[in-house]
Amino acid sequence: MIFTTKAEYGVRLLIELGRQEGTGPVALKSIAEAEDLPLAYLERIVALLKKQGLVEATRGAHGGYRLARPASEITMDEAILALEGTIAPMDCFFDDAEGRVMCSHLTDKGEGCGTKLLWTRVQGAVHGALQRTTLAELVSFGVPAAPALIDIAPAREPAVATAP
Amino acid sequence: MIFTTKAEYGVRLLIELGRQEGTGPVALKSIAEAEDLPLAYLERIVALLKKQGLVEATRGAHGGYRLARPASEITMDEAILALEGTIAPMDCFFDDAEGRVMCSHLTDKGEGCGTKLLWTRVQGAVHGALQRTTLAELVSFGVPAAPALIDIAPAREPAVATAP
DNA sequence: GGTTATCCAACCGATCGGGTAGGATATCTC
DNA sequence: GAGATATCCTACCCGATCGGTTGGATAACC
Repeated sequence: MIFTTKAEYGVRLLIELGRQEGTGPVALKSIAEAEDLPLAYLERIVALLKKQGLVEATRGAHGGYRLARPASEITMDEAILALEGTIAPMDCFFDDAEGRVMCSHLTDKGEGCGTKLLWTRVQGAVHGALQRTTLAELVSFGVPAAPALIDIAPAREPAVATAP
Repeated sequence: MIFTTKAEYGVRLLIELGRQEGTGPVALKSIAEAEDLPLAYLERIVALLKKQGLVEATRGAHGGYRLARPASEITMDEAILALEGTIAPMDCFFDDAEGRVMCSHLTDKGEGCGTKLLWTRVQGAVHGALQRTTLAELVSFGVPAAPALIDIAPAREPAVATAP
């Protein structure tokens, strides 16, 4: 598994906030109930998003959380980074927050490890997929449709189940 | 971290076997020493590759392992699958070994989880990156160059650092 | 002042990653 | 046949992390 439930719950939370954009702050409790997630755990997760500046909080009665920016300006790249920390395919990787990457044991014996090429490609692919997906997209995706079989397509046609 | 050391060691092992393609079987011990990896652990890792049919073994003195197919016909897709098991971004995912994917709790309340779109894209990206990389590529990559800063580019130009 | 909410720290069980230990089996060489 | 050399195979171990829970402090509204 690539991501933990932190990412899953955190993104679900963001989607819920995005869905209620414009209305006042949304209490965690209501989200926890709506999505059937443990409240106490959600508290710790939303703290990660807040630290990263993706959501803002209002304390006290009638308080809650709201998106710090419009959903269309929040990329999953940022969200996952906040939730999971750096997304490196291997622990020897520092990511440059860009396509570029560094490997700690690169000069093991003068020769760079051949695996580096592989991990770099994978990381680039993941990074790209996350960067190309905005919260707004996910929010608008939360409609019935007839799923069970879905398609990737980041910028293609809606594409209803392509199953034969 | 996406992958564990199983993938790292396993791929390193495959690269080493690929490098010595044509010669007789290579003993694990020599690989363990060359790559500085724990032999006992490598044994368990190579067993995964053998079960998947990627390598073949010869037992007894002067025995060892060799690739079951030419390096150019082994994709990292298969290798990682053998080493890490299915590569799903989330535990609710069955992968179809294709772009298509199923989510176990898809009809939570009639609406598919919005996160599904995201995880599907990520999985597709990883899958694609792995599928596009062959062992032969990695083998031929194991040369000096002047790394520390490398680029993704599966089929683009060399592209030196594009930083402003 | 009570209720509602965000904050914050400590704790906890279970799983898993990353090994090790020890031996059984097969094959080559002498 | 006796070693030596390898692959095989099972069982154990330990530390870290995941996925929470408990309990409370603080802040804002009524």
